Amino acid sequence: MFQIGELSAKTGVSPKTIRYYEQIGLLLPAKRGGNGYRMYDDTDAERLNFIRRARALDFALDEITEILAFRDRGIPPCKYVMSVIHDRIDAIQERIRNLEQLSDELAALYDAGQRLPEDAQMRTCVCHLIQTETNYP
Amino acid sequence: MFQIGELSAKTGVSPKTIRYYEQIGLLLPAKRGGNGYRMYDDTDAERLNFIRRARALDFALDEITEILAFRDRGIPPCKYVMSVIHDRIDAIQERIRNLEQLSDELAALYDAGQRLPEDAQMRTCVCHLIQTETNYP
DNA sequence: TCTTGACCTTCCAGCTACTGGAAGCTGTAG
DNA sequence: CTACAGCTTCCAGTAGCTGGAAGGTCAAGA
Repeated sequence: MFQIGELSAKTGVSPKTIRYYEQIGLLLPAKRGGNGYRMYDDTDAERLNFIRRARALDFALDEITEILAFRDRGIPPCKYVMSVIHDRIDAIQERIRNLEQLSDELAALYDAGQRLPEDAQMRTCVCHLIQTETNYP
Repeated sequence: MFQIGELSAKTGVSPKTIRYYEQIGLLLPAKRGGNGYRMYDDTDAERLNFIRRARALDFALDEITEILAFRDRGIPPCKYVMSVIHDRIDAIQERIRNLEQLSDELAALYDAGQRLPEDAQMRTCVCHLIQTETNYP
């Protein structure tokens, strides 16, 4: 049994965040020592590591909550997890496409600004470039 | 002069958001008609379009506020905008790299789940795959 | 004239996933 | 005895909106 700081060290999740997870019900209320301190064991560390890895995979906390609920009841949530993974991949791909377009547009803007001579930069102003009407989705 | 709904239609920014922008000082307080309704003109539409395009370029609202403050004072904020653009491009590139890694990891997870036969899926559970220790940054 | 419905107003609350800070208790080392 | 790290709770804030309640305004139609 160890305290929240050690759990934090084992999992790389801050104590603040651990308490927050408990507060929102993602973690079950921790056992308390005689001094009122939260006490954890390896099971807790494993559960929190699961959460951390799922978070690193960009799962939302409520998705993780649902997955853990399945897991707690001993039901393998394969289909559910698979569909969540699928949705997430799609969402990430779209986000990447948007960001790439965005990056291109910003780079074009930046290049346009760079190509101006110093004094013209002061007059022409990149704001002007932003002001030109373009269709952003 | 037109109402908030028309400004919304002209710019593609929702009335809610327009009021919010006014509330946080991104838009100056609108003139009011005799009925208390906000009244706008083309200048307002242009300013809001500027904001919308800057937002589409992923500028933060406080960055836009600063840029507009320069613009309002007639000072072309070229250097400032250029540095903001530069920072933003960097940030976007890094975000894209992270998302691509994430996408790859999820795809691997998904493929692993797909390769299981139907009944094994029910037993082996993709959760197990998430549980395997890997180093996510 | 009355009613309907689409506008508009304000204010309050909530979303995600935390994070910061205050005020105070506990435990250990010097 | 005192310092200091670590723990507790609670309150509030972050970004950028969005939803909803409760109510005022206005034009068109029966």
